[in-house]
Amino acid sequence: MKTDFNEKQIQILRVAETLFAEKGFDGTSIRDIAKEANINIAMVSYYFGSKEQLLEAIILNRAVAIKLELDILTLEDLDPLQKIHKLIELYIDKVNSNRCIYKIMHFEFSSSQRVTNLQAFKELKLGNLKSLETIIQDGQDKGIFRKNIIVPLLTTTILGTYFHFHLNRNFFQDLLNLNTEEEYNTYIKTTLTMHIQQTIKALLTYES
Amino acid sequence: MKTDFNEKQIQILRVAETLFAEKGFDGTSIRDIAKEANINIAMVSYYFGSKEQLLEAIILNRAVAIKLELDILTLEDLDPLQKIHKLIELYIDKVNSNRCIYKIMHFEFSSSQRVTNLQAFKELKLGNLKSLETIIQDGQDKGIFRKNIIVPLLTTTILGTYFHFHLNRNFFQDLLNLNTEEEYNTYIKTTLTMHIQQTIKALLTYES
Amino acid sequence: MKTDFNEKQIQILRVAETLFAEKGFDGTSIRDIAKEANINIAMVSYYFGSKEQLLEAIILNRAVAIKLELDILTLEDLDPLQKIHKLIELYIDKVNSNRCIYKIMHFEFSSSQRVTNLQAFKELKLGNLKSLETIIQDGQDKGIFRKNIIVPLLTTTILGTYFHFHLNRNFFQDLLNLNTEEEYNTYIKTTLTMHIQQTIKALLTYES
Amino acid sequence: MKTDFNEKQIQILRVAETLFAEKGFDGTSIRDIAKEANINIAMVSYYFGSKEQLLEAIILNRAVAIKLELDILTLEDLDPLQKIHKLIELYIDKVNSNRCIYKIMHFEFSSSQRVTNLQAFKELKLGNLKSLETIIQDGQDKGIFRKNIIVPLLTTTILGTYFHFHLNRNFFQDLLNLNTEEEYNTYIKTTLTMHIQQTIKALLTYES
DNA sequence: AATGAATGAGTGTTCATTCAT
DNA sequence: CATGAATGAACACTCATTCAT
Repeated sequence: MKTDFNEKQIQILRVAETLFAEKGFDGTSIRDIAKEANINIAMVSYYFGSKEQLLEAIILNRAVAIKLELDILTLEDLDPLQKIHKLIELYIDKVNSNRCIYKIMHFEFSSSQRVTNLQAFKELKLGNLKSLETIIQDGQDKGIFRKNIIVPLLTTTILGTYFHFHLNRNFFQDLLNLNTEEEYNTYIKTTLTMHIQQTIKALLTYES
Repeated sequence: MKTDFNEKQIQILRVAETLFAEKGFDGTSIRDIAKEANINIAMVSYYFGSKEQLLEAIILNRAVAIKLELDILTLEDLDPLQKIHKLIELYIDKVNSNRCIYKIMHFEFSSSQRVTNLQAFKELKLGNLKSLETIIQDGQDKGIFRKNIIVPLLTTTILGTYFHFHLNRNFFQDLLNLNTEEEYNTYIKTTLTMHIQQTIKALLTYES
Repeated sequence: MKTDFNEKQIQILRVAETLFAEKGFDGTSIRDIAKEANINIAMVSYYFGSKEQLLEAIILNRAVAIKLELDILTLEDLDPLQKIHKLIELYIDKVNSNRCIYKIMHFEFSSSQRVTNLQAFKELKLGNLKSLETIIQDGQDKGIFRKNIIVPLLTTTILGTYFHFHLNRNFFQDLLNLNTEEEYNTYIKTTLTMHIQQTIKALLTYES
Repeated sequence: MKTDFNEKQIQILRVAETLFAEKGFDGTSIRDIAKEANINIAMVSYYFGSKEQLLEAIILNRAVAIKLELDILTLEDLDPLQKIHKLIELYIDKVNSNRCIYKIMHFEFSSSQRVTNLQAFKELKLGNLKSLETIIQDGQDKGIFRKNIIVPLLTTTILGTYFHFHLNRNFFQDLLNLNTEEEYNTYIKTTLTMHIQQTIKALLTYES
C-alpha cells in the first residue's frame, strides 16, 4: 500500500476527489481530470493503474482524514454528556472538512457496484461505533443516560442528519438564506451541530 | 405530460428505475436497461426520446408515490405528538416502499449536474415542510412541544436517519444480522421507525 | 411504371423534392419528409417501396417537366438564330421553374453512387442535344452560323451558366442586390437569359 | 489555425476529400473514411475533433489550391485578350487539378445547410471577380472589348461550363469517347478550355 | 388500404487504456 | 521516467425499413 505521492500525483488526487464528489465517478472522465489537473491523460493510468484504482488511492490518501480520532477524546476528563457533545462536534467538523471524500464514499460505495476497499470503510465505521459505545456505556453506568440505546442508530442519526443536509445543500441554502460558502459552513458548525447535539442529548437523557 | 404507459414502457421504467438506483444514472447504459428489460436498444429513445427524458418519465411516473399525502393526516383527530409519530411512520414507510425513486432523486439531483425537474422536487420538500410546521405549531400552542424548533432540521433528521441507514444497508444487515430482505424491511418498519419517533419526541418535548 | 399518384402520394413527392433539393438525398431523412408532409413515417416505404425508389418516383413524376419540348419549336417558322434565342429562353425558363428536380438530378446523379434512372436522364440529354443539333445544322447550311461548332459544349455552356449561377445563388443575391425571390427570378428571366443568348449568338456567328 | 499535418492526417484528408467529392458529406460516413484510409474510426475525431471539422480542415488544407493566383498574371506584359485566354486556361487547369475540393465546396456550401467557412469561400469568389474586372476594364479602355460586360456572369459562364461538363462526366465520356482518365483530362485541357476561351472572346469582342 | 409499433444496423463521438518512444 | 499517439469498445442516438393489425 503506497502512501507517498509526488506532487503531480497529489494534484491528480485532489482534482479527482473534487470532480468525483461533484459529478460522480461515472460522470467524471479521465479527460476531465487530466484537463483540470493540467496533466497528460495517460498519467492517471500510469500512476494509478486505472480509474478504479485512482478512486482507491483517493480513499487511501484520505485514510487519515477518514479515521475519526476519538481515542484521545475518550480519555479526556469530561463527563459522558460533554464527551458526546464534543464527539458530535468533532464528527461533523471532520466530515464537513472532508466533504468530498465522504460524499464519494457514500455515493460510490453505497451501491453494490463498487466493492473496492469496502472493508476499510467498514472497519472505520466499526471503530467509530466502538468508541461511541464506550462513552454511552460509561454514561449508562453513571446513570446519566437511559438504557436501551441502540448505538448504531445513534451514529446513523448523527451522520444521517449531516449528510441529508449537505445532499440537499442547494435547497437549504435557498431556504435558510445561506448565500455564501462561509455562511453555509458557519451554519453547519453552529446551528446544525447544535441541533444534532440537542437531538442526541434529548434521546440519551429523555425519560419516556 | 403523458401518464399512461403501455406494458413495455412500464417494463422499461421499472428496470431503469432499479438500475438507476443501483448503479446511478451515468453508471447505467441504455444497453444495460435494454438487456435487462429484454427490449431493443432503440426502444428507449423511441418511447422516451432520450435517456435523460427516461429519467424524467421515471420521476413523473412516480409522482404520486413521491407526493407524501399529509393533508388528511393533519385533519385527523389526534394530539400533536401522535400526529408526529404517525407522520414519521408514514414518511418512512412511503420512502422505504419507493426506495429506488427516492435514491435516484437524492443521488442525481443533489449534484448540480442534473437540473431537470428540480423545481418539482423542491416544491415537494417545501410542501412536506409546511405540513410538519403546522403540526409543530399546533403542539407548541398547546404547550406540548418546546419552543425554538427548527423545522427544516427536523425533517433532515427524520429522512437523514433513514437514508443513512439504507445507504449503509450492507453494513447494517451484517451488523444487525438482518439476513433477508424481509428482516431488513421489518427492522426499518419497527426498530428504525421507533428510533426516529423516539428521537423526534425527545427533541420536541425535552426540557433542557 | 406508375404515373397516377393519389393526393397523399403527390404531397410526399412535393415535399421530398423540396427537401432533397435543399438538403440533399442523404441529408434528408424519411422522418423529415413525413413530418413536413404530415404523413406517417411508414407511408414512404409503403407507397414507394424505399427512399431510393421515392427519388426515382420524383424523377418520373417530373418526367414531363424535364422533357424540354423543342419539337414544336424546331417546326416554327423562325430563322435559326431566333430559334436559338427562343430555345435558350425556353431552356432556362423551364429549368428555372423546376429548379428542385434539376438540382436533385445534378446533385444525386452526378456521383457514380446513384445509378437509378441514369438512362432516362441520359436519353433526355441526348434528345435535347439532337434538337439543338438540328437547328445548328440548319443555321450552318444557311451560312448564318460558323462551322466547327461542338454542340454538346454549347448546351454545357447554356445550362452550366444557369446552374453555376443558381448554385451560387446566395453569393449572387448578395452581389447583385437581389433581395427577394421575385427579383432573383426576374434577373434570371431577363439579364441572365440575355447574357446566355448573347454568349451563344456571339459564339455561333463570330468570325475569328 | 493548424497547417502542418502528419502523414496519417494527410492520408485521412486525402481519402475524405475523395469520398466527400464522390458521395457527398452526408453520404460519407466516418467508418467509410476509416476503412478506406486504413485507420481507426476514432482517429478522425481524435485528429480533427469532428466530421464537420474534418471538412473544415480539408478546405483549409486546400486553401492554397483554392486561391487562384491571378495577381501576377495581370502584371504580365500581355494584351487584354491574351490575358483573358491565359486566365481561363489557368482557371480551368487549377480547378480541374483540384476537382475534389471544388466539387465539395460547390455541393456542400451551395445549400444553406453547411455554413462553415462560407466567408472564406465568398472572399475567394470576390477576389477572382476583382482580378477579372481589372483585365476587362483595361481591355475596354483600349477599345478591344465592348462595353456592357457583366463581369460576374462572365465567370459564371467560365466556371459553369467546366462544372456542368464535369458533373456530367459519365455522359460526356460516353458521348465523346473519352475512355481513359487521361483522355478525359486532355479533352478538358484542350477542347473544353478552347471552347470556353472562344466563347468568352466572342462575347467580349463581338459587335452586335 | 393504411399505420403505429418495433427493430437491427448504422450514425458520430467519447471512453479508459495501451504502447512505442 | 514520462508522454503523445493511438485504439477497440462502448456510448447515446437515428436510420430506413418491416410487420401485425
